[in-house]
Amino acid sequence: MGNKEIQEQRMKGYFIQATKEILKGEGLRNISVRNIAERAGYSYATLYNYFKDVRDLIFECVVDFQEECETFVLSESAKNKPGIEKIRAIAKAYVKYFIQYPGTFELFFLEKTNDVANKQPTLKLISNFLDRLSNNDWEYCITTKVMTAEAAKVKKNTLHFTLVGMLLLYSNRRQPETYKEFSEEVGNQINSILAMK
Amino acid sequence: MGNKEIQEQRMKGYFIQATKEILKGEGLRNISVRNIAERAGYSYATLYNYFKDVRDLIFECVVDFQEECETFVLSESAKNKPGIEKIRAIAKAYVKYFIQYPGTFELFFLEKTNDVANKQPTLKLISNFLDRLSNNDWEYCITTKVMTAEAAKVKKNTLHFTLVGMLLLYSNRRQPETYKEFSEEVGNQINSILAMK
DNA sequence: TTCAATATATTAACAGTGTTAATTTAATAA
DNA sequence: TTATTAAATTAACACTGTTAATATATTGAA
Repeated sequence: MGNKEIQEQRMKGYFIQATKEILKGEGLRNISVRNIAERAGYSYATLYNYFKDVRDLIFECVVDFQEECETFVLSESAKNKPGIEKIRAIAKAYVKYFIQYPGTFELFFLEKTNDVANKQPTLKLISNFLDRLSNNDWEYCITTKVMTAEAAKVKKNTLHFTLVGMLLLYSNRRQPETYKEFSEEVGNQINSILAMK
Repeated sequence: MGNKEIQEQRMKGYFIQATKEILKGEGLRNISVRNIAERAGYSYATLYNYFKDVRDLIFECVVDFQEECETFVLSESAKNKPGIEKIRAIAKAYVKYFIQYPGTFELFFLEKTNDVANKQPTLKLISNFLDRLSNNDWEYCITTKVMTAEAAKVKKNTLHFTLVGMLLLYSNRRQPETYKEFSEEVGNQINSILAMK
């Protein structure tokens, strides 16, 4: 990587860092090109020398947040037994991360993409994220005959869709009204999905 | 209702009608105060004589769309036997409606609310909508001993969260990529949730 | 009917948004 | 040191939602 590439990556990094800070703090609503640039220490137009548009920049944060989330999930589920128990812990930690940083949930699931074709790899990354986190333990369940491969496949999807649906309804529609209720319902849903015949 | 109230309701109706048309057509992205007002045949500032802000106006469309959706769901599930079979048909029609009019999905689940307190009744309306549509048949399942009241409660929620999650991932994240795949997965999920022990 | 008071609708303006073109500043090569 | 290229900045455009000031109807009283 030549000097030019190094410098370019550094510049991109400044903007990405600023964007991440705003997303974690104020969230997606209060983000703006001028906002990001000010925090990065550059003029707003400079941003366009390094990113096609602001959505491009915003979506480049996905990878970083996924790494952070993965670290969190791994540490939260480390002491759990492989299989069902670990899947349960992973699912809970997954939800916990997005609740802790609502801006990341908005980024992962709510932020609109102008040209979906260009962002397809990132969208796939998002969709497969929970799979990636829990795949080992689903495989474990299959090999230990706790469930069939078919059952695992369906349950894995049900779990994913349910968690995303709950997160959406809670963070965007205040349903249920309190975090306590939400947290309990998350537990109930995880349990009953994993207990599915 | 005096003349003044009648006239005021008529004016509100013009703006609501225009908003509904845009939501159904171009969707939430391309909606704007000037856009709505032009279609309603008034200046953009006139809108503020009848609505606190544009979000207020937009959320007033929820009730109308729910009625439309309810009519659609009832007709699509009319010839199904009460209980499990009807719940299945209701769930499929519910999804079908939001797929047919993506703008309504955005309105129901994605549109942000500035002051959540003021919109709480509408948010409740949205969250309880599928419940309202299917409650009779869940009750039927309980009285005919197909499942316990406890099981029904959990399944009802699982179904709701799963459908909302799938709709979100498909319409906002193109996951899965084709409608065919999506539609099949919806069927699979409904079946396996209803078959849960 | 005519005039004043009120209600309603419109235009102008403000502060914000993303983005691009023109311009200035900095870095590089001769 | 100067000419050329690269990078960063300012100015501008076309939007957005919202409010204040203005113009236009509508109403009530003389």
